[in-house]
Amino acid sequence: MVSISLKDGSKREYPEGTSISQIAKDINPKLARNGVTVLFNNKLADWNEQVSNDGSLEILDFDDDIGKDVYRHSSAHIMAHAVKRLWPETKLAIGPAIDKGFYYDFDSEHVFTPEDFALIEKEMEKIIKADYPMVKKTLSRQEAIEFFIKHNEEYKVELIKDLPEDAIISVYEHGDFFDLCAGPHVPSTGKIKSIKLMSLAGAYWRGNENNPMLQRIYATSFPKKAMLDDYLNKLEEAKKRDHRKLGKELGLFAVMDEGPGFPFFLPKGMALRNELENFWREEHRKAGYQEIKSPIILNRDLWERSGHWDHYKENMYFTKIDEQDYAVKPMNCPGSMLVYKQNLHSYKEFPLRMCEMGLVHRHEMSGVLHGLMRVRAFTQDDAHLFMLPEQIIDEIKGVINLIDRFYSLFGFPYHVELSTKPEKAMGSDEDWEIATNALRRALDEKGIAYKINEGDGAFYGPKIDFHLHDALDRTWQCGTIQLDFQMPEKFDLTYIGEDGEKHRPVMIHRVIYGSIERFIGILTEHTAGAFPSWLAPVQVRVLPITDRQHDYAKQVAEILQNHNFRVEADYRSEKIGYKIREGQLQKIPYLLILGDKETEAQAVAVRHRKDGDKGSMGLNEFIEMLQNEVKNRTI
RNA sequence: GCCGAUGUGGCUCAGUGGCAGAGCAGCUGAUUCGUAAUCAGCAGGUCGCCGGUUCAAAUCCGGCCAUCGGCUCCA
Repeated sequence: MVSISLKDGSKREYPEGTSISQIAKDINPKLARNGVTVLFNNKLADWNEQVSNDGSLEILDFDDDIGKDVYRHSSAHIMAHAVKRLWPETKLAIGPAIDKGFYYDFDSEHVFTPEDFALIEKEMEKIIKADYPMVKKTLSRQEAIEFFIKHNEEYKVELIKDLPEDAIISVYEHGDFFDLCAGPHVPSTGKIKSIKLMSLAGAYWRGNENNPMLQRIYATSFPKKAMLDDYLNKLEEAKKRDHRKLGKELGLFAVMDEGPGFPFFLPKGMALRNELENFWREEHRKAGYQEIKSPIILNRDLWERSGHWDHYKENMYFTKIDEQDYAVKPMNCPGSMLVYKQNLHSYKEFPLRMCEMGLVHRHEMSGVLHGLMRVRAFTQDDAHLFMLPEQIIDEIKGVINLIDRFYSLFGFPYHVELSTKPEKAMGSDEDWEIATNALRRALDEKGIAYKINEGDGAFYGPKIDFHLHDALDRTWQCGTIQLDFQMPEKFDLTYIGEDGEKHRPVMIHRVIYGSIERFIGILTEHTAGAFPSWLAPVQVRVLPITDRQHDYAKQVAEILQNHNFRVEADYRSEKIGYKIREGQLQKIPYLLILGDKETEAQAVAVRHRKDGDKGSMGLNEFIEMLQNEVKNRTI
């Protein structure tokens, strides 16, 4: 007999060799039915596994993240099965579960199109209906290789060959389908209820652009139709928040064929952008920064000295002036170096914080451009901090605080990543080690959780990245802090220390917004275009009900204008409902409805975009309210 | 850059070889109205660009450009 302890602390005895699925059914038939997968001794286990020693058992359902992954992974097998039935010559690559579903990469003569989706889904439903048990088989390495060679699955063979020597190689089968897979899986295909194929994409085998490109089908699955519908609805809602769509609707910005990746900011977008920049300047003054502006085009010599010529050339734009080579800056740091070198510096000035709203141009590959999120010209809210080695930790912590101040004001959740030395890097391993440890220590001391990105640092130093989420939960790097021992060396930066001798300062590069453009993209999606009053391109729109109130409306608009509010007035001969509708669609925080009553009382009827009709109040009262809202930067 | 899809008026979209359409927006007129669309009329298009097939091309073919979804790459 073996003793099985359950999550609730109770224990049960079963004869040795009882399968996990039998035990699950015995414990609670309903739980077993809803169960997707099981943890035996906190490790994923197969339903058919026979228990031969004591242990703990936990049944996971779809609501559990691990359960969800197993469910989707099994769904991927079913999709691959359907595709193999329809196009038998298809070769299988990999098919993992992902955040909101799963995908499978195929190598097929047949080029998949969205029209195939219905066909594949129908075939998947047949497989589900047949309720094939999903059975695990263990093979030796040699058997596995021979098996997949025999079935012409070259990608699987490659995967097996890369598995560690001692790996247990298993194959999961259901019906006439088999796939190399560590598992586990749901007990049978019938467990999968609602499936939907989502999209097609090309994907390089093993993510390497030198490898063949496979065809990837993205799909998702849920245990209930209602859950799938809910998911699809949310997706539709999220698409309405797309900053590219809202940017057009709200007249914020435009990207035109004449300048792919070079966004135009329209008057409304500019109003928003200027407010963000004002706020930024205010905060940076308070945090002890001095602002500079360096030129956009600088001589080739500078870029050779900075290392960009060697390490960043593919991303740069070039031009010639009077027969001399110049480059359009892809980064602001070399310019800042030159500014630093304008003067002799004393340790007493440190930490010296120089900030710059710097417009940089980078040649990004055409396929990666994405609205304001990924462009070829963007403004970094950059800063370069020069300091003594012993000031590093505090300065990094200071920047982390500033970033948090910004992001929490906007209510953005974020996650942090630490990127280490890339292959193509300048400087010694020792320097990188010291720099990376400094960043790590600052994060640890702040108690911030972070993910490590090996080899993802800048060519001159390691970095801490702050990632924000867009409406579809894609993440975008915004803030970053980079420690740099290389540039001060390259540019021979010095300061005079207490001892009267020259020393090398340490430098930090950092951005908060990251790029104003990207940040506005994120902000637009996060607020669905309903920007807080302090940022709203139009804060108030005045709506006279009839021609009789036009004079009064003009007066009100003028007074608001004089109080520095961004105001519009709608004098068209439309019904008030129509004007309100348009104001709402433009997400204007406040609409002031002016009829005879308001004119009479020198008042305004206030309608808030979220709270609706707030009733009538005196104009001064309204002004005071909005002033407070703007001053406090209320969200 | 790679794979796939898409490109028709300012916007959203219909139009599968035979006269380029609709709704919204715009303009003009009427209407003067109290919290999410008043009515009528008018105007607006090299059908992404270049080439080819055809008596005839938005429509079929080729090339290019851009956009979208991914991959790779990045703020």
